[in-house]
Formats: sequence, C-alpha cells, structure tokens
Amino acid sequence: MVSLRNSFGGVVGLSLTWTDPNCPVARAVDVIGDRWSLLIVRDAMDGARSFTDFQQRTGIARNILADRLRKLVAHGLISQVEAPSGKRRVYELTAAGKDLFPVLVTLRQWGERHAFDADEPHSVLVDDEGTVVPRVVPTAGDGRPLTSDTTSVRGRG
Amino acid sequence: MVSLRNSFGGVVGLSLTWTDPNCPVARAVDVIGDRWSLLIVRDAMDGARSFTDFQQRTGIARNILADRLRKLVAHGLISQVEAPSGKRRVYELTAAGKDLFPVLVTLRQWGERHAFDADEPHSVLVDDEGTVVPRVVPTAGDGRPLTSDTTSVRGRG
DNA sequence: CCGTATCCATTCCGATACTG
DNA sequence: CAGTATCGGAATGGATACGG
Repeated sequence: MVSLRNSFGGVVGLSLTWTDPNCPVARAVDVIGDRWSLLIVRDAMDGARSFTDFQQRTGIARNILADRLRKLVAHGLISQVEAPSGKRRVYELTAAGKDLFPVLVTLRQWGERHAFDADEPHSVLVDDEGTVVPRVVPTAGDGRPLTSDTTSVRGRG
Repeated sequence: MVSLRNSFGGVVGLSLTWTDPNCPVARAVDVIGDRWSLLIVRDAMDGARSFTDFQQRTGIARNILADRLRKLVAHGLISQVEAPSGKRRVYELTAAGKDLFPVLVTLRQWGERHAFDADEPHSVLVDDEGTVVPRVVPTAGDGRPLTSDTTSVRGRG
C-alpha cells in the first residue's frame, strides 16, 4: 500500500502491488479495474446523480455501491455536491471523471465490435446529431494512425 | 450466465448479471473488467509471448495467470499458436485483442494525467518517432470533438 | 520452461435488515 | 431517500509444491 496525493489534494491509498507501479495503465486499472467502477462512471455520464439512480441503473448491491462511490470520491473522479435544490447532496463527475470519456467511448466501440454475436443486434455509437461516430484511433502528431505493433502502451513513469 | 457465440465461433460463457446486459460497455467490462486482464493485454502488446513472460511482467500468481489466459483465449482476445521455432506454443493477440489498443492508449493517457501527483514524474505516450501522441479525443464525422455532456456512452444493444 | 494442484487468507458480492 | 450493518457464499489472490 502506497499513499499518493492526487490532483485534487486528497491523499489516496493505492494498492500498487504491481510489478511496475509507475505504469500509468496499472495505476488507472488500480482505480477503475473492477466489476463496477466503470459502469458507475458510465451511468454518471448518462445522467445518474443520486445513490438510488446508480443502484437501479447498475443493479449493484447497496453496500458495494456505497463502497465504490466512496472510493471514486477518494480518487477524485466523483464529488458530492449540494444539489441545486439545496436539499440533498448529489454525486457529480469531476474533471478527472469526465476525462474517462475517451476510455468509455473506445470501450463501447470495442464492445460493439467484439462482444456481440454476428447475428445479434447491438447499438452503434452516434453523436448528438445521430450520425455514427467513426472508430476512435490514436494518431501521431502528423495524423498517422498508430498501432500496437509500433507503439508501446506500457509507460514506466 | 448466458452463452454467447463470439466473433471467432467459440461459445463463451458471460456473467451478464448486469441490469442491462445489452450495453456494450457492460459486455466489455465483463471481459476485461478485473484486476489483471488489461495488464496482460498490455504486456502482450509490449511483446510478451510466453507464460513466464506474463508472469514476470505482471507479477501475477501463476494459478490466476493461467485462469486469466484461459478466459482471454475463450473470449477470443488471445490465441495460442505454434511458435515460429516450432517448439512451443505461445500466446498471441488476436485481431480482437489488438483492437483494445485504443482503449489502452486512452487509459494510459488518463493515468498519466490523473493517477500521478503533480510533482511526481511520469511517462508521456510517444509514437515510434518519439513525438508526443496528442490526446485521443472522440470526434463526430465532421471532426467536431465529442464530450460526455453531449454524447451518451451507454449503448443498449 | 509450462503449467496444474492445493492450501489458505482476503476481497468481492448479493441479500436482507435496519437506521436517520 | 440515503445510506449502514451483518451474514454467508463465491471469487480472487499469493505461496508453494508438484509433474509434463
């Protein structure tokens, strides 16, 4: 266990039992690499705000949901703020949480391609005007598309 | 538990205990949403081929590694092929596995931004020529950048 | 070198009951 | 509505020993 001060000033305990704790992928996985965290962020992006919102959309058990929300808040992806109504506190994505958008988009596109049977209907990601979002592909500065054969994805701090 | 015929003809058992089993993000998470799978894929992209390669790079326990490799093979992300030497069988990413490249790139970029302290040194993703890879941002067909405020990331099959 | 088998501890998860 | 408390089962994980 290693303590880490995150971008928001909060000290967060990370497992970091990895062989290479400085790999940014490993660190990211340490935050969202479980069964529920990404789905909670997904639903937050989709408009979920309240505890019950998340519970109903994900179907997660209440105690686990409470735990995950705590961790996501501790890691600075979600914050609990006063609702505009002034009544209740609601969960809201922070800038760091919203920055997971490209991850979820690529994950969704991957899922649509590879997690459905050929004859099984599935969604296709579209923008706000209803036109299909082209496949997200990392590119070099000059616009050249990058592949796993030429680009190492394993950073080492 | 639901059986699913994947893109490679193999029947794969998915948990799919989600509230919405048709969400492609949920399906993707069902495949790679654990502590190790993405890191195994990461190391495969980084050149790992043999069981011991993966074991040493990730530090994962041998029994768990064997289990995860089995699952990744069953899900069609990795295949076991004869080594060019003809001696041993080695693990190799399939097309579906390589398609996780954009996911790992965005995840790495997120990690570099949000999983390190401000004064903590970290890597920056570069292409094969050493120039920094610009932030990967999903865009509409017309090049307009998309955000989580305007684009739903939750597909429903 | 490539796994499998076993043992044990920890974590994860779901269901339910309960409180402010 | 928003959680917390508790229980039990399942999955995960580490270590080690073993066999092809």
